[in-house]
Amino acid sequence: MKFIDNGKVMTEYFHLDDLDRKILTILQKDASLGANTLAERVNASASSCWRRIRALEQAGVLGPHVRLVDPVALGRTLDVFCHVRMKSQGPRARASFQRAMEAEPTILAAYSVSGEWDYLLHLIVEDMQDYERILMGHVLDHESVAATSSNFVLRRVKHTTALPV
Amino acid sequence: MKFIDNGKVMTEYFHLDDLDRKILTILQKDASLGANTLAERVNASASSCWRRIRALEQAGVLGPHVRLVDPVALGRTLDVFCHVRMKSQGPRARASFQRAMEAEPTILAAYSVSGEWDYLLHLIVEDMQDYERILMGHVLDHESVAATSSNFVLRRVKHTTALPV
DNA sequence: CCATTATCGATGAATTTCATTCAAATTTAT
DNA sequence: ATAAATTTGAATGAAATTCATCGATAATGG
Repeated sequence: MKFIDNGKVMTEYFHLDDLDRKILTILQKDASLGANTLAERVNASASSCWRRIRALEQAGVLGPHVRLVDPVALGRTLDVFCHVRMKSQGPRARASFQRAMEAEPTILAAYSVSGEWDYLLHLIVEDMQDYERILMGHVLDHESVAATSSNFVLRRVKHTTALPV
Repeated sequence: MKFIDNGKVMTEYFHLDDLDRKILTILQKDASLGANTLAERVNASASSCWRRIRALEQAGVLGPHVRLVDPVALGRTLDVFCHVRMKSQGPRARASFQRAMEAEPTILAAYSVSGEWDYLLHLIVEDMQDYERILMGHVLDHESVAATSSNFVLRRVKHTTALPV
């Protein structure tokens, strides 16, 4: 939703009321609840909940339905953040690097960041040997990468997919 | 699943076969599919899929059902990584700091990390003013925090909750 | 090799969920 | 304050989900 005011593009975000917030708070933690259970938790009728959910989906606020997998149960016990500095920052180098990030499934997230490094990567790998393989084979090997610096997660203090609403 | 071998605790992870992997791959991206749709996508019967899902849940591999919310649709457009160094690393200081992280909902993740900083925080906030408020009020204000360094996300190159299986 | 065990796909019944309708209540605008 | 517009919640039927059961099939091991 956008409108122009004084030559500046203003963006008007979806207006959430109390019920929307309650619904989003719950669904971000547990989306297995049906409209009925949800309804009694938020003190509203099932049909109201259902309508709100649909409106939030159509507005693009409420996104995909996913299931989270426990990495530890699969033996992926090493959580790493890897800072990357590029040799060059031209559009071709960036695009090629970003494609390489996209292609490696152990790289869960990749951000272009401000500061002394160009990218920050988040990986969850099996062990150090696995990490070495990926770092050497998919990151350091890339033609535009100048240097990296890895920080290993000692403990996950907090980890949530739920945004404040 | 654990057993002892030569005095060392060995952990045996849940064995995933091809069907399990296909199911996990799909459900990590789209958990709204019913057992029937899922079944035809993985070339198995609905009852097989259903049984596999239940086994994966009981083994703790397949975790919660969540819905993702789009931060941009809510006006939360600033993504920040914040490195934190502590004055002291005693158990009381750590516990108190970790409780403070837990309590602030814009802090989506907090990791204790190796390297020159003690913690790495990931926040999604509305704007710089919002970030300043949280950084000053909830991080720098904490008695055990010595220093912080913030890196702002210029672009989310990749961002997924799906682990490789 | 054959016996044992585990897994498969199909079926079906009890239960839930989904998506709509409609009258009542609430909000908004004039 | 009143009329118009929107939102609400109970009810409803169709569709989907959950879960047990039953032969058939495939894998395992001695």
